[in-house]
Amino acid sequence: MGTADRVARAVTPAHRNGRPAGELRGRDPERTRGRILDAATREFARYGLGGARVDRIAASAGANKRMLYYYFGDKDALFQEVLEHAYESIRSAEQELNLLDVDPVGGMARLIAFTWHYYIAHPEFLTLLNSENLHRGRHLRGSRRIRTTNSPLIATLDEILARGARAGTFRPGVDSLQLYISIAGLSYFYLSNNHTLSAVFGRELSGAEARAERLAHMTDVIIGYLTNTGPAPRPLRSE
Amino acid sequence: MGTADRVARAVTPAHRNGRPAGELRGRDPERTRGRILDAATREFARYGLGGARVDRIAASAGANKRMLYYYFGDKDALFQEVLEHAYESIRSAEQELNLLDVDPVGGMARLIAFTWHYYIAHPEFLTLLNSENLHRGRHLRGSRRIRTTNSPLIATLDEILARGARAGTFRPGVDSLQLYISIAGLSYFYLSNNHTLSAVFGRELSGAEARAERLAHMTDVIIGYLTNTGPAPRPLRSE
DNA sequence: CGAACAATTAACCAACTAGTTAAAACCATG
DNA sequence: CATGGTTTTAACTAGTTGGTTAATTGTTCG
Repeated sequence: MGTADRVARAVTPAHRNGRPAGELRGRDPERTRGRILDAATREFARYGLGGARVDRIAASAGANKRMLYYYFGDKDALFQEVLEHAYESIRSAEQELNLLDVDPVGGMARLIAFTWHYYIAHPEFLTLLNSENLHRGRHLRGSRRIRTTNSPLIATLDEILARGARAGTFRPGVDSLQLYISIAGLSYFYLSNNHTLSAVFGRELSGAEARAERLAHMTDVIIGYLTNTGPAPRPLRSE
Repeated sequence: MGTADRVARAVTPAHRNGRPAGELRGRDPERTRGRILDAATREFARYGLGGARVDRIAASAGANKRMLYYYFGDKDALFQEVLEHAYESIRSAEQELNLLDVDPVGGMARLIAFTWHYYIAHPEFLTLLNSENLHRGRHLRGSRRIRTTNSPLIATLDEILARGARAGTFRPGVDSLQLYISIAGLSYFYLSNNHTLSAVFGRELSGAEARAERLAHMTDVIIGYLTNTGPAPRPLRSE
């Protein structure tokens, strides 16, 4: 494979002006590039980075394989762009949550439900992250696009926690990043490991009813934890 | 690849009696098989099913590649055995937890800590499960060894929850499987997605201190949820 | 129009991959 | 020590893989 050039050539042709809207005959580099990125997303999500095949991506995109290298450099660089794009999508969706418009409990419930439904609507996000972690974050570490997309969600979460604590409904001293990881993990694990879980425990987990139950449970866990303002039942943090 | 024969030949040679303990020169089918299984576990855990290379497994096991096919059939069957073995290992470790020897809160904390430390000590378990889920549980579904290994942990968890509810320390009506998935998910997501999380949020998550923090947080979440016996703060299960 | 450049194509390739063949080495037993 | 099954080896193969070459087609603009 090799890290290779990673040229990518910053293609955003200046001639995007005078193109007739309906007329999509002939060449259209932007569309070609987009179709390859979409096809690559599907392929990487389904087979992982190691199992993905560039020939299949090209065929699925309806493009010549050479175009993949022309626009993206190599397989790894293509995967990196797919990843970056996936992150930008979820960040963009998070923007529209407006969690501070409602009370702390409501905001928290909304965040949980959003995370849950986003993962369901974008299963590729889960498997792409799994692939990237299998490769030890190699592609993300070399990406500046990711660092700049740094989630403002943590700051919002901080504010919700502060408001809730001030009002006395939430316990104080909660680490917002830990909480975010917990909220994400509750959804992520259930959905990402759906197959092994239902195989091992012999219970249907992907039906609408099971999913509604799961969302209710996760919400109970997080809200129940946050609103438990009494003293810890016992400090056995040993073991 | 193909599902192929899956012969495997049930090898447990009858001549394991008169072998001199120190003398391990020459042939030893049981050891060869074991070394291949170990090497395969490492390889699959590191590269995933798609990225794993049978030549590398054979080399790492110090065995001829042919032996891999001789003992296991093909790559998929080998992966299946690796998976089954991984499950049996964790089930076996769970057996020794004796969660019913302590009070409900202590038992719950012990389960959380066990899960956490087991995942840390056996990172291959996480990545193997990820691989299997990427392949939609294909290997587990065709395994009878897994179904018979069905975890008695859920039953134990049920008992702990019942005791806690009876004593008034735990809230009633908690689904033990949901809770187990939550406990596992809180650890799993943090550890499995360690690389992407720390890349995105720019925070060290794999150091000893960070890990201690995480365990404390997860314990707080679960115990805090269970011991919150008051009424739900608001029934906004809509959205 | 026609030169310069961008986008696209078909054919190609060397390395690699899972899996196989067939023979050889080993080992317990009679 | 011969026999017959088990374990191991080296060499091989057919198909696949990521990536490349070099020529061609379309597009822009002077």
